[in-house]
Amino acid sequence: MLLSTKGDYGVRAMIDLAKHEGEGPVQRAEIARRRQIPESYLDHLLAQLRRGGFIRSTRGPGGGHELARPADQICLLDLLESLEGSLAPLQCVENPAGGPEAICGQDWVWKEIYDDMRVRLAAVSLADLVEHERDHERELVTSAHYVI
Amino acid sequence: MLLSTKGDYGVRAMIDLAKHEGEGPVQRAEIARRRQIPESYLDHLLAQLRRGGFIRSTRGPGGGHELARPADQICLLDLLESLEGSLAPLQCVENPAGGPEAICGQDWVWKEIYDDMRVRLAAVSLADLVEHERDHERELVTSAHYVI
DNA sequence: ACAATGTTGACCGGATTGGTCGAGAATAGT
DNA sequence: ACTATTCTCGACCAATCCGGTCAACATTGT
Ligand code: FES
Ligand code: FES
Repeated sequence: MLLSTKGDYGVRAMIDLAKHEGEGPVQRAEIARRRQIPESYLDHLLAQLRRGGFIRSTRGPGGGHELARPADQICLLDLLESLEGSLAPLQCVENPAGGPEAICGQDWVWKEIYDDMRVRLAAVSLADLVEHERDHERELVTSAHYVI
Repeated sequence: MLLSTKGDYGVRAMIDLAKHEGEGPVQRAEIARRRQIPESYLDHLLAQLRRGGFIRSTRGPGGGHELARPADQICLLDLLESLEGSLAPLQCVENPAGGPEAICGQDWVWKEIYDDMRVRLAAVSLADLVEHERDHERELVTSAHYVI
């Protein structure tokens, strides 16, 4: 399992914020309910996202959280690396692993996979994810409509 | 970190065995020394590889471990999945995650990445890894030879 | 018989995961 | 000034996983 719930929950929360972009701050409780995340755990994720510069938060009545940048300027790669730390499948893919390289010769395979993965993740923005989700919802609705 | 040391060590050990294919059984102690794996830990990995049908082991003096199939018929995917369990980057990429899908819409991205990864891993055999290692060694030797 | 070697399972300390809880700080409304 | 609302921060916790050790035992060659 490359991603922990941190990454998964974090992205869920961001998608939720992106979906309500421009409607003012969204509250922790709302996000937690809609995306099925324990509210007190969500705290930590929001804190991390805030430190990462992805969201802005405002306190007091009517407060909440909102995207710090437009959804199409936030890519999945930045988001996940901020939440999870490095996504490298192995240690040595990032640290060139000083010692003699003859010990374990599989690094090149993983380097290729890793590079490809990062390119793909960098190409997906939060806006794309929202789009996909909306498509999926529409699909569900229409298929339900025409059944029978 | 998608792979733990189990996968890394396990592949190291297999490469070592592949490199000495046809020379009779290779001992635990030798593998451990050459590939820098704690000997008593290596035990567990060899047991797992044996259960997975990748190696045969013989006891007694002159005993040791050897490949159960030719090195070009063992692919990295089988090996790693046997050692590490599923390599899925997220839970829901394998279990279709019964519930309402609107909760977290990033699965399609990871599904793509995962499929691609598995194809790549399936295309690499143990023999390829040995080849790569030999190339690398030759390269080191010649570059050292022509320096200064 | 004995030495070499593999086989198995119990055990262990430390790190990480996935949270909970509570005290406090900022802000809007009255 | 007071209160209700909401975020903020850090302490704490239980469970699991990771990497590894160790001791007891089984098998085989000489
Ligand atoms: S040490 Fe880098 S792949 Fe094994
Ligand atoms: S639950 Fe599947 S990607 Fe989040």
